[in-house]
Amino acid sequence: MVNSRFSVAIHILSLVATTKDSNILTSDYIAGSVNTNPVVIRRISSLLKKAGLIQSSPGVAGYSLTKEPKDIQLLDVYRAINAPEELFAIHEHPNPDCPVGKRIEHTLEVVYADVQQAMENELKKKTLADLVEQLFSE
Amino acid sequence: MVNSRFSVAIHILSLVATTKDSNILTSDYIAGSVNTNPVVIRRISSLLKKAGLIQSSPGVAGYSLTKEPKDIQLLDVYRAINAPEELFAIHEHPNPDCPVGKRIEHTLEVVYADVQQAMENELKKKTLADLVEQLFSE
DNA sequence: TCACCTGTAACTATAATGGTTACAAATAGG
DNA sequence: CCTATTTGTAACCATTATAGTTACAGGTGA
Repeated sequence: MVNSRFSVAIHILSLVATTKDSNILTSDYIAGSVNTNPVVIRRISSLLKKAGLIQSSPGVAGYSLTKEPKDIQLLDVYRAINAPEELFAIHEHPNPDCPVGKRIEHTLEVVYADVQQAMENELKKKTLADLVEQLFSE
Repeated sequence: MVNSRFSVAIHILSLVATTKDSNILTSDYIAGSVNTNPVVIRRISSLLKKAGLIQSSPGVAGYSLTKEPKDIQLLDVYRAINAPEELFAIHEHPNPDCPVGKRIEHTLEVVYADVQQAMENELKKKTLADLVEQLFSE
């Protein structure tokens, strides 16, 4: 299972996208909404900042978006949090003297690439704007 | 990242599908190809058996398929190993007094359902027969 | 009878995860 | 110019998942 950091990242971005007064969005405030420790928020915000999705300055309260919500795909968020990690793990060092063992790694890589691509295509279709809309339409 | 049990399960099934003499396929032999401990193989085989994909009997060496490789979708294998687990974790107990916190869980569930569906559709397209063919065509 | 096998429980080492404390450095406001 | 507040990180801890391992009950067939 993919860890909950991705979910927290989306939560943070949703708050930033829907809060006009950006300087009330301290890590403490956000932590109150997510229900976790402020450091967890700052840690994840740091990843979002490195990926160019949000802005912030030490000593200055709050975070703000660098792009329009419609220009932030969930895949951008996923990549910001999960770097270039593979979705499926492959067991290491299968037996090279076995016909199956010799080629299973490569075969699985090829198969998993397709599956991961399908997942990422879906994440590409959804933007932060879509998500925020959904958030307030139910 | 999804654990490597799924990969090992596919490795096991590939061996079973491509080995005529099923009684040489002891957990010890399979462990030699996967490069792990026989108990790990028996543990995963037990899940495949519960899912109705393979057959075996205590005291009798070997495992065999219960269906044709073309009738085993990788999604069947995925489900056998990962039960009904969700692909993405959602942080627990967001603040119900916050407009975002109140609805984020449900919104994420809906979004993730689409993404997981996309992934599972891809796993549905691929059969053990496809995989075995790919295994020996490169 | 006996060597060999599956099935499973139980324990262990390792790693990932999320929470926490602590603190440096920057800032804004009085 | 101070001071309270904030971001950004390092460091540490508890919990959990994972994979490996030992051990053994119970079945099987030669």
